[in-house]
Amino acid sequence: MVNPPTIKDVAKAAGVSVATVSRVLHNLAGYSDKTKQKVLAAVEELGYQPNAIARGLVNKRTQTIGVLFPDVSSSFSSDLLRGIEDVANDKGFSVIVCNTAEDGKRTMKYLQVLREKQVDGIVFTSEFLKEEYYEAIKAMGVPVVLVSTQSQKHVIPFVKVDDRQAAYQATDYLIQKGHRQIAMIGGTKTDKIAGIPRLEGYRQALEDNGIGFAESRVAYGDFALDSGRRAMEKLLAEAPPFTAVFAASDEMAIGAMGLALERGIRVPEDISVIGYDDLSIARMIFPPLTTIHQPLTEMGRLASDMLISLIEGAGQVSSRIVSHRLVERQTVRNWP
Amino acid sequence: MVNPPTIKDVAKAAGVSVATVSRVLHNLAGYSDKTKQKVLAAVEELGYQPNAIARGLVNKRTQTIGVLFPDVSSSFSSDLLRGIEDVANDKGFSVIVCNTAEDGKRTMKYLQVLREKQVDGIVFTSEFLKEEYYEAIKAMGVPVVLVSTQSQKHVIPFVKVDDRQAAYQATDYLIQKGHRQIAMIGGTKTDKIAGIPRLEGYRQALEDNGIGFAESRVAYGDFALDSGRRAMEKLLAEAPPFTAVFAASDEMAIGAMGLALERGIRVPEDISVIGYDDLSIARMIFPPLTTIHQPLTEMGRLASDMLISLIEGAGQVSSRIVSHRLVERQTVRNWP
DNA sequence: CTGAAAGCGCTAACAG
DNA sequence: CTGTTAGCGCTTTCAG
Repeated sequence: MVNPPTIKDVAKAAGVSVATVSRVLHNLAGYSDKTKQKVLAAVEELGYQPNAIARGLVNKRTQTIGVLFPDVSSSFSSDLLRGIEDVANDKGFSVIVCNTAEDGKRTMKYLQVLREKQVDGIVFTSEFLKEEYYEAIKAMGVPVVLVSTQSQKHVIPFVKVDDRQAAYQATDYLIQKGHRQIAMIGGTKTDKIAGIPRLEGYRQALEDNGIGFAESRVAYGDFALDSGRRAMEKLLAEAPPFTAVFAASDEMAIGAMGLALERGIRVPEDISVIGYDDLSIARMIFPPLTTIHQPLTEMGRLASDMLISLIEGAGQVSSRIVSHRLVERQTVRNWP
Repeated sequence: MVNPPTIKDVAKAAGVSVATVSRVLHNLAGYSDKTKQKVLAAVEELGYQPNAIARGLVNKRTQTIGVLFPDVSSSFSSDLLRGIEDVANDKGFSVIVCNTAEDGKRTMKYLQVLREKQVDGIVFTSEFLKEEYYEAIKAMGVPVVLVSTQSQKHVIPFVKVDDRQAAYQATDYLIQKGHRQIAMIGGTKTDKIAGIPRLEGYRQALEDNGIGFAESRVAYGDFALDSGRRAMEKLLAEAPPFTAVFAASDEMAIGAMGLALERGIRVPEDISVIGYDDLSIARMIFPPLTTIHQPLTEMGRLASDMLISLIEGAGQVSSRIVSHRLVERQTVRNWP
C-alpha cells in the first residue's frame, strides 16, 4: 500500500514549489492563474488531501473541541451534544466526546488526553466544576464554557437556565391550579447546581403563596428513574397527604408516575405531576408529561458558539441564562 | 502567556538529550536509573505534557476514531456511543462524533474531515453504506466496522442482531400467547436493514403458524414516535380487527400505545403491543413495554473492540450477530 | 509571482 | 548508556 500523496508530491507533479501549492490551497495572493491551474490539476490527479495533523503542528490549532458529559448516553446529554456538534461542524470544528461517569479520576485523565491532543477548547457539562478540573483546564490555556452548571469561585462563561426560578414557576403553576398540598421529589440534596436551587424555588413559591413548607413532603432522589420511584414510594407511605408533586427531573417524574399507576393511583385524576427538563420522552409517555422545558439543543448550540468565539479570539463572551418555559401537557389538573 | 514546555525544554532542564527523555517517557531501555530520576524530576518541575499532534505526525497514528451516526441525539445512538466510547477510552483512543443527519453531502464532508484529521478507523452505524461512502473510506485506507447495518456488496465486518429472526420471535411470541389477529407497524418500506427483514420475520412467523398474512394489517412508519401514532390510527381505521400489534421500533410502539390510550383502548387489556429495540424508555413508560432487546451498549463495545483490533494489526475480525432477547414486561397479555 | 529554508514537537535510527 | 540527526507534512518568513 502506497502512502497518501503529500504537498510535496503535488508540488513535484505541478512543477512548482510547496510554498506555491500551499498558497493556492489557501487562496493567498501571489501566483499566476496559470500556476493555479497547474496546481489544482495536480491536486485533482493525485487525489491529494491535506494532513490536518501536520497543519495543526504548525498552526497550534487543531480545529477540535472536547466535550465532557457525566453520562453520554442520557437523553439530556445527547440533546446537548446534537446542538454542540451542529454548530461546531458548521464552523469547521470536530468534537471529541468524553464520558466522565462523574468520576474524578476519569475526568482528570480525559482532561489530560484533551490537552495532549491539543484541543482548542472545552465544554464542560452538568457537573460541578471541581477545583482540580479548573486548574487542569487553566493549565492547558484553552477556553472553556460551562453548560447547565456554573462556577461560583471563578468567572467562567456558562449557559444554563435559572433553576431556582424555573422551580418556582413549576410550583406556582401547581398552586394556581388550586393545589395546596404539594410534595417535591428533589435531586441530590447536596447538589449546588440542580439540587438546592430547585428545592429553594419550590420552597419560595410555597411561602409566597402562604403555604407552609414541610420537610416531610420532600423526598430526595438522584435525578434518575428508579430514584423517582423510590421517592414516590416514600412520599406515599410517610408524607402528609398531597395532591400534586413536583419532580426535579423528568426521569424522576416518570418513575413516580409509574409507581403511582401501579398502585392504582391515577395521574392526573388523583395526583398531578410536573417534571423538569422536557426530555423527548416527556411527550412519548401517556399521559404526556407537563414539565419545565429546557432548550437543550439550543443550549448546546449557544455553548458551541461561545466557545468558538473565544477560540477565535473574542476577548470574552457573556454567559447566558436561557429561558425555560412551562409546557402544559396532561399530568396536571385543576384541584379540586 | 508562555508556551507550554516541549521535550527540548525537559532535555535541557535535565541536562540530557531529547532522545533520552523520549526513552524514559516510553519506558524503553537504555539509560541509568539516575538519568531517569533527573528526567522525571524535570518533567514534574516543568509540568511537561507530550504533544500528541507532533507524535501523530511521526507515528502516523492519532489514537482517534471517528463514529458516524444518523442522529446522535437518538436514544439508540447514544446507547451505542456509550459502549464505543467506553472501550475506546480504555484502549487509549478518543472518539470524534459525527452526525450525518442521513444526508449524503454531510456524510461525505465528514468522511473528508476524518481523513484530514487522520483518524485511525471508523465506525459507521445504522445507515445503508452507500457506494460513495465505501469508496471514500477505502481511499483513506483505514479499517471500518459497521453497526446495525451491513453491506451486501462488500465484505466489511459488522455487528448487528438478526432482524429477521428477532421479528419472527416477537410475532411468534404473540401467537403463543393466543393471538391470531396480529397487525404490524413496519419501518420504512424500502429499508433493507431494518425495514424489510423485520417485515419478513413477521410474515414468516404468521405463515409457519398457519395464519394468513394480510397486507391490510400492516402500516408503515419511519421508526419515529409520530409515525407510530399515525400508523396505529390507520390500522384502527382501516385494518381488519386485531388483538395485538408488533411495532418495528420502540418509539413507534410507544406512539401507537399513546394513540390507543387516548382513544380509550387499553393496553394490554384490549390490544397487546410488542416493540423492538428496548430503548431505556421502554421500561420508563407505563405500562412498561414488552419488546425485543438489542444490547446496544454491548454492540458498541464490540464494534469498538473489533475496530481497534483491526487498527492494531489484526488481519481480520469476524462479524458478530449478537443475540437479541425478548423481554417480557406488561404490554402483552394472553388471548383470550 | 515564486522558491528555499527554517521550523512546529516528537520519534527512531545510527553513532559513539 | 547517551547524544546527534534526519525526517513526519505543512506554513511562513525572507530573498529573489
